[in-house]
Amino acid sequence: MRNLPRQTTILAQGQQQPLLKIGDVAKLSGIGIEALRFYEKSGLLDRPARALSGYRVYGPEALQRLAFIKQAQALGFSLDEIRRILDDARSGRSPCAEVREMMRRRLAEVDERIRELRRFRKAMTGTLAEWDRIGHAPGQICGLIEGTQLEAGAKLNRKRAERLAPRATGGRRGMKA
Amino acid sequence: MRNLPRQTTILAQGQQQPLLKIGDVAKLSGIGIEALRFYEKSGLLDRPARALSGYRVYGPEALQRLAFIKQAQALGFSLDEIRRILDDARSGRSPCAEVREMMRRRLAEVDERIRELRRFRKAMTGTLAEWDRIGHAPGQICGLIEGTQLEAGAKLNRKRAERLAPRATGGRRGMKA
DNA sequence: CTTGACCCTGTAGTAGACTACAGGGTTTAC
DNA sequence: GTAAACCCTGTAGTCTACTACAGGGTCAAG
Repeated sequence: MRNLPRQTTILAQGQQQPLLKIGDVAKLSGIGIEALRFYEKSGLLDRPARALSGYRVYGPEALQRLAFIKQAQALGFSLDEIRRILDDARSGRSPCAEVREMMRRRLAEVDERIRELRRFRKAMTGTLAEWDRIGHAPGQICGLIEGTQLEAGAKLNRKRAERLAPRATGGRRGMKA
Repeated sequence: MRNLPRQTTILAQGQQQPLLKIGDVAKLSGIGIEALRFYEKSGLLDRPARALSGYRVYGPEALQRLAFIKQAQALGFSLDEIRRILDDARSGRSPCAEVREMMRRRLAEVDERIRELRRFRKAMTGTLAEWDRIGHAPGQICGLIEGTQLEAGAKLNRKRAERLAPRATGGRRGMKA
């Protein structure tokens, strides 16, 4: 990836672990400094040791933790769920059973979501075909929309979709993955 | 539906249109008073006439407009897109071509989203099966998650999912549709 | 005439996962 | 020795589509 930084003034000397500053962790994990601090505040990341300067000093286990978080996120877990899993693990309980259960629920939700999108898709293609037939209808605003009759169940159900398509969150400024 | 209210102090008399107060519009359209004011602020609804009391006074065209908005929403358009459509219509241009184009894009997105969810589903079922095989692996936090290798493309793509699964928005207090 | 239903404006809060910025201090490379 | 690059805290903003509330005024019925 990139050579690790020279150590700076350290809190506890003697160990030979690679000690990382937040920017290093960001680069190595691909997560972004602000997000790391945010994770810490949210209880996803243990609060790290501090150098004399006040700088956060991370050991390699932080990278492991972050990998866990990213993996779990990719599996569809929310940060909140991940925090619960980590809390469980921290307090000795094995979260595995619960995780498995979450996963099953998540799967059912994905199935439902796919079904929903298929219904919606059908309504859309139907609508497009109809539009091609009627051409330019004499509606007030847009005859296309006004003249279209939705079949039952065509609406997207916005209530249950949350988890399965999280919002995009702006900033796409570089951040090597 | 329901008998319309007696008129109150009116701004312009003489017409025989049914003049509605915001609560009436809410009941008739099923949209909710606060949402109506929000639509007005957002430029989706023309700002209505006012009674001497300062109350909003709507004509029946407001209901038509709201029906349009609901219909367009059900077709998957965002309020922002709807506003653009309405602006087009207001300035004389027929938005139909553009609407048709939006619809096609939307359809392509839905297709992509379905594909994505199918991939994700596959990764999940694979993961669950794997978990059943390995039982309780000796991972640090949760062997299930840590030991799981995602296949390429298993991740949910959050960037493009926006439109297709808008967030739920709290309040589910009654509001007859 | 009072009570309660309705309406007004304006601001803040919601969810989720962050990002951005202000206003500082620290470290490092030249 | 100094400037750039990094780090700190804390707060606010992003996005969508609203909802909730405070602190008022207005109106209809009894």
